[in-house]
Formats: sequence, structure tokens, C-alpha cells
Amino acid sequence: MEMPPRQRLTVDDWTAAAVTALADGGLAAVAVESVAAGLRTTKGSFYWHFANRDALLAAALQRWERTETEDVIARVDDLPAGLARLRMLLTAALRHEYTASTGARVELALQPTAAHPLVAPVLERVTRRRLDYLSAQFAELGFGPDEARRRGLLAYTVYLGHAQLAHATPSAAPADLPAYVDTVISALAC
Amino acid sequence: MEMPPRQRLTVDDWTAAAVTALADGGLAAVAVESVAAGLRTTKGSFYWHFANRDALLAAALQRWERTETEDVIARVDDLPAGLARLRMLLTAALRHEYTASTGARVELALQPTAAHPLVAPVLERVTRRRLDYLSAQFAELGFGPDEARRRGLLAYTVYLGHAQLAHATPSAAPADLPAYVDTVISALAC
DNA sequence: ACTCCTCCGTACGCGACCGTATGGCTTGTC
DNA sequence: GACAAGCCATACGGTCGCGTACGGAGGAGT
Repeated sequence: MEMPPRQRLTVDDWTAAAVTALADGGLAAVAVESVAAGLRTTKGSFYWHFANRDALLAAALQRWERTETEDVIARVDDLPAGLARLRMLLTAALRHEYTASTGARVELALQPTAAHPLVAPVLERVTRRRLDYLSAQFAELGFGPDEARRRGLLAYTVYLGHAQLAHATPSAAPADLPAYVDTVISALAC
Repeated sequence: MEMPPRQRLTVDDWTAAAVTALADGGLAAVAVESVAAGLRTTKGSFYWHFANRDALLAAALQRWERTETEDVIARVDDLPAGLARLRMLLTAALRHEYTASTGARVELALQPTAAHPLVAPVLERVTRRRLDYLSAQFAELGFGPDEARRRGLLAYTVYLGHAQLAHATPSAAPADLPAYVDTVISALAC
């Protein structure tokens, strides 16, 4: 009975596992020993690749921020501008396939520890980037700068609240999502 | 040098302290020894009043649910019905005095552990109660049942998202709150 | 084949937290 | 003022997670 030589692990393997843990159980779930068990190895491996737990946390947060901003850019630049783009964006952001994805779940899991010195700046940058983009969309629709900013903020809070609701109280989430998106769009752009 | 006899503690003292801890640090912060230290006493006292940590948690959650629903009722029944009531409600819910209050902070702190067996039913009841009430407001405004439900849901997600944003990324919160409330109201009731 | 470097397993000390045991102080009661 | 009951402090055992120490396995180069 021979075992295969067991692929050795890289920093990237650990980082990816940490992001998954973050999505599943929040900051507290990024525990060295439990992540190690998930990778079927031990702490001995971990402390070879990282100085300590904070280093893993920082790497995971950076990785999440990068993929998340790339996602935003990718999902956006291909769409036709204007109201249709906004509708597509909102539909994508509110549908279950996205709110159940790792990226969205990390965002929620990060909120309670938003004040953590490693978390705060990342969350700040991601939020600001999204708000700026959303506000620009409303400006293109003809709203003045201040009103566009308010509508962008409103749209983002709708997304945040929906994600929270879908995760924490799924039974209270909208039954008919397309109809709900219609309501949201007509409210936002009226 | 005489010390005052040191007031003895009650179940209610412990429960109140647990709610505060919950608001500050989430479920993990409701730790017997740390709450005891906050009350300047020890575990010995705690295990006289409670069977275990879960009993304290359950008491804190029940107390929060009670005060929160009472709050909703109190803030609502005195107001004139219709659009004005909705505006008042939203203004109260979005202003800093409320989002920084213990009640609102507990709600946010509960989200990451929404699946916890003690937390889930409480969160479910509170959410449902608020959604039902909000939907009823839009029904009174003349919207059909389904549309009223969607608008109620929308209003609630706006509140949730705003609370989250105000807590996690305060610098991104609306600068001019009254103007923001105007935008929200006109979007919701248009 | 020998050696070095990379990577990982195991064992240990430390601190935080839960729950238990037990003894002492305080308060009310007769 | 004696006695019991209510309330609290201290000490202890157990678990879990972080970080360190150290030794062993396995591949790369000579």
C-alpha cells in the first residue's frame, strides 16, 4: 500500500484556504491549526511559510480585495452604459448565485470585525471603490453630483442589506427576485 | 479604610451586562469571566445565578428582542399614519443616535453568528415583525399587497445596509442625512 | 553516495475560557 | 446572638488556539 508523495504546499495554497475559512466562519475561523487540518497538514508547515497568524490574515485580505476589484471591473466593462447596465449589475448582485459566493460571504463575515487594524483599511478601500463607481452610473443618468452620490449610496446599502438578509434570514428574502429588481430599479431611477 | 458593602448582583444585572458585551464584541464577547470582570466580580457569582454560559446568552437575546420590539411599538404608535410616519421612522432609524445605540449594534453583532441555534430564532422573529410592519405602511399608502411587500423589504434592506455602512465604514456614510432621507423617501414612495 | 536545503511532523509552554468544588462572608430570621 | 440561607471568592481540572523548538524526510546538486 503506497501513498503518493503528497504534493507540497505553497503560500498560495494557504492563502486560498484562509479566504475560504474567512467566508465560512469569519475572522475567528482563520485559525492556524484548523486551516492546517483542512489542508491535511500541520502547524509545522504553516510556520514555515508564514511568520504568524496575522501574516496569513493579511495575505487572505489582500487576495480577497484583489479578486473582488477585478471582479467588479470584469462584470462592468463589458456592459452597455446607462440604465441597462445598472439593471444588469443589480440583478447580478442580488441573485443567490452571487450572495452565496465566497466573495460576498467574505464581505459579510468581515463586517463584525470591521474595526480590526488589518480589516479596516481593506474594507474602506473596497467600499469607496464601489461607491464611486455606482455614483458615476447615476451621474451618467443625468442626476446632479450630490443626488448621484446619494443614489449611489442608496443602491449600495440596498445591496448590503439584501446580502445580509439573504444570509441571516433567508426565509425573509424576496420570493420573486426579478419583480423585486424591477421595483428597486424603478425606485432608484425615478 | 472601610469599603461600602458592595451591592449584590441580580440576574438582571448580569443580563444587561451581557447585552452590552454582545453589542461591543458579538457573541464571542459574552464570556463568563470577562463579563464578570466588567461587573467587578468573579465567576463564583455568575454560576450562582445561571446554569451556564448558554443560559446567559439566551437571557441576553430574549432581553434584546423584548426591548427592541417594545421600542418599535413605542416609536410607531404615537405617529400620524401615512407618509409622514414613514419619514419619521426612517429618519429615526438612519440617524447616528440610533445606529450607534446598543440595540442597533447588537443586531449587527448578531449577523455573523446568525446560524447559531440560540440566535437564529430570535433574529427570525425580529426581522419578520419589522418587515410585516413596514409592508403594512406601504399598503396603507395605496400599493398592492405584493408591491407593498417588496417596498417594505426594500426599506428594510436600506436600513440594514445603512447601519452596516455607518458602523463598518463611517467615512462613507451620507454627509447630509436629511437630504439623504429625502432621496430615500422619494425613491420609496414614488 | 554525501550533503545541504526545503519542507513538514511532533512535542512543549503559555494564556484564555468553561465548568466544578468548596469554603467564607453577609443577610435575614427566630 | 445563634443559625440557616443566599451570595460570592478562590482554587482546580479540562479544552483549545497561538507560537517555539527541534528532529526527520525527501529532493537537488556535486
